[in-house]
Amino acid sequence: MDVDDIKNMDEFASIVGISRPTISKYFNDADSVRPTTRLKIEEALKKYKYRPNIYAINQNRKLTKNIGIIVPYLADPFFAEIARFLERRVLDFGFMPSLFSAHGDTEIEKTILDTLRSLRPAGVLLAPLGRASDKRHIEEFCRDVPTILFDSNVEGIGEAFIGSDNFSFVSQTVEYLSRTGSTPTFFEMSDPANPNANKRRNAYLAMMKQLELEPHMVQIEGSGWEFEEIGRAGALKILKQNALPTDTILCSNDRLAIGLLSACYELGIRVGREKDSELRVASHDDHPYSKFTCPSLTTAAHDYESVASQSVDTLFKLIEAGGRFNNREEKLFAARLIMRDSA
Amino acid sequence: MDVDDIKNMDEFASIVGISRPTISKYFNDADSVRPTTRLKIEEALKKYKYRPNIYAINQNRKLTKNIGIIVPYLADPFFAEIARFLERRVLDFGFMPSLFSAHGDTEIEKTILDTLRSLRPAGVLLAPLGRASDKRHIEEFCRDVPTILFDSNVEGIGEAFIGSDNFSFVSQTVEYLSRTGSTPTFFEMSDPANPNANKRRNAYLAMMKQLELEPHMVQIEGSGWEFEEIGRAGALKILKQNALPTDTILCSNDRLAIGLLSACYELGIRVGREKDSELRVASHDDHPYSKFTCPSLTTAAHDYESVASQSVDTLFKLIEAGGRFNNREEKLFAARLIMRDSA
DNA sequence: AAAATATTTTTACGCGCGTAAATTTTTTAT
DNA sequence: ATAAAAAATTTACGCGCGTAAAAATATTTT
Repeated sequence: MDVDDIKNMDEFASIVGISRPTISKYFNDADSVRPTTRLKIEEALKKYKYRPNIYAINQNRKLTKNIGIIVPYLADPFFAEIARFLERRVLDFGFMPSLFSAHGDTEIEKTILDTLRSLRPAGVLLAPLGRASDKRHIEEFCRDVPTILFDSNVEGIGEAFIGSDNFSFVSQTVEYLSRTGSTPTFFEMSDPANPNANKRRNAYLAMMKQLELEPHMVQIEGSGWEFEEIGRAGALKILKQNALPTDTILCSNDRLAIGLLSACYELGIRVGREKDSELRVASHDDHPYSKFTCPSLTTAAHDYESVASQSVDTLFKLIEAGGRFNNREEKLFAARLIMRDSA
Repeated sequence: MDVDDIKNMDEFASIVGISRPTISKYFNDADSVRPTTRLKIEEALKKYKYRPNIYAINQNRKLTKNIGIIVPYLADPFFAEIARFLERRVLDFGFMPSLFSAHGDTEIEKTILDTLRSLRPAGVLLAPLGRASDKRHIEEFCRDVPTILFDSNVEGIGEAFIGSDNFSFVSQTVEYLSRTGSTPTFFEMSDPANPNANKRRNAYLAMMKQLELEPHMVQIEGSGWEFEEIGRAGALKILKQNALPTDTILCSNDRLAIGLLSACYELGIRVGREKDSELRVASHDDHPYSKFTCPSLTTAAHDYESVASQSVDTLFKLIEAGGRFNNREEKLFAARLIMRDSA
């Protein structure tokens, strides 16, 4: 008899010599059957390699074992990294992660939500596009599917939000920069799509006030998700017209900083904390590439591991609670200052 | 009556006033029903938002409308970028892409294949890990599922391979570098996991022979997928001991080059094609970040769009052909030299 | 208008598994 | 050993849809 020719659970059951309902029980929870039965099943499993049909399983379950993960832009290594942690943790819980990227596009984000809804996932981890998101659409989705927001918050939407404490990020960089040199000028996009950007701006202003320093902002043009290019173009413009108020720049995020540093290099501006440097640059995120910029980038690091773990753990708590929390939780993780050569 | 309360196709059919088999036909191919019927269905669809249950659909189809996409390492923006193109094109065909990353891990790659098999996809686009792949496992998978390999080839496995022509990449960079300056030294990992790396090494040697130049190789230690870090560490070591045979470096890939350039910067080595430069650096891939290195990286670019389109088109040709080609096709795309400041 | 063709309807079965209820068997406690 | 509890089995139904065959209806052609 062919070892891989088992069509369904009935056949497998009769081969093992155990009833189908018991086999079914085993696949739903291996510990719910007697150890001896479990052993028999697992022995047969090694021999015959039978797996239940996913589609038939999910048709008869109100809740599947799928967990949706949606990020706004997967080509950003920051999100690729977060997604990696999330996937692993979801698998640890015995669930099946499905990863989607909105590719920075509102319509794609909506399509993903619709697709995901029809997948009837047990829960969803959503990092929304931010301002570009269709809030009503997301809200409606959240009514049907237990959803945790992460990375970027949309007030009141989703049962919880797990992210980074932007004030912690900015306060540390501002404090460090102002203590060790001239006042930092905040460098950002004039019209950022991401809510974290706004929070960082506010944090900068608040922190400067607290330190009794005069805030300076440089706001550059640009839209979309090609932050490096935007940062580079904006920096070239500003630097060429010598419009920098101070000789210390604090970028809203690392991707802008990567672009800015490439502009500095091109213009021959020496960046760093050496005596002969003309400019200091720091930033936020600890982007996977920030270690390899020239010079390497001083930045405030996310706690990737904690954000990911907490997100997944909270989601499963939510699922166990039946999909609703009494209060919308918000958990923010502090940043860790990473001192490198740029400031 | 509640607008979103349609449980199944039967209910929807009776609401529209059309029989269920016709509705079913419509969802399988909207053009297979009379235009007037189609209109009626689509009007009702707008009003009631009914969608067929995916699991029930797929249970009764030998072939689903899923297309699996597997990349070896999604945190590498090169793969994120390719995946983006692939996803879009799969959607254009009316199929549902499912993206997976092996995260550089053999076991994960195997697990993904097993998972994918049980998803009964219409086809799979696979960029294997390379040497770390379990070839037997992949081969077995390919027997059951129509699979196209892309980016990195495994001889004889999969019904076709779509990738880049490594000789085209290396010949262009070598020709350019040797014509405009000193002989290029090839910089690579001593024991690369990716088959493209080996092909590039051979292409370098072949090309040097053709040009009647003496080849020079620098092979650095390291394993895994953190190429930037490996490139950086290797470069620091080589540069510190002044072990470079020539003052022109050709990196096997951009990620190594990113690491190497950061090492050069740290050591104060001026890279570029200016008169006062000490070193020229070029590479291959046109990695999304190669535009932002310091200096910007001269490299040979993949035709992302073509590789992606061709991969997906070939897959659907394969699916239509019933999952088997008579001859294993191999299609390679030429590179485009991107001249930037590093060489 | 009649015939030929295309489309839809009716009827009916099957897919593979979840799951509930009642019964039987096995294990654990007394 | 007997009673009580736990686990497994038997039986049976349902999930939502694909799909085949035959009959009915609509559309196009002559």
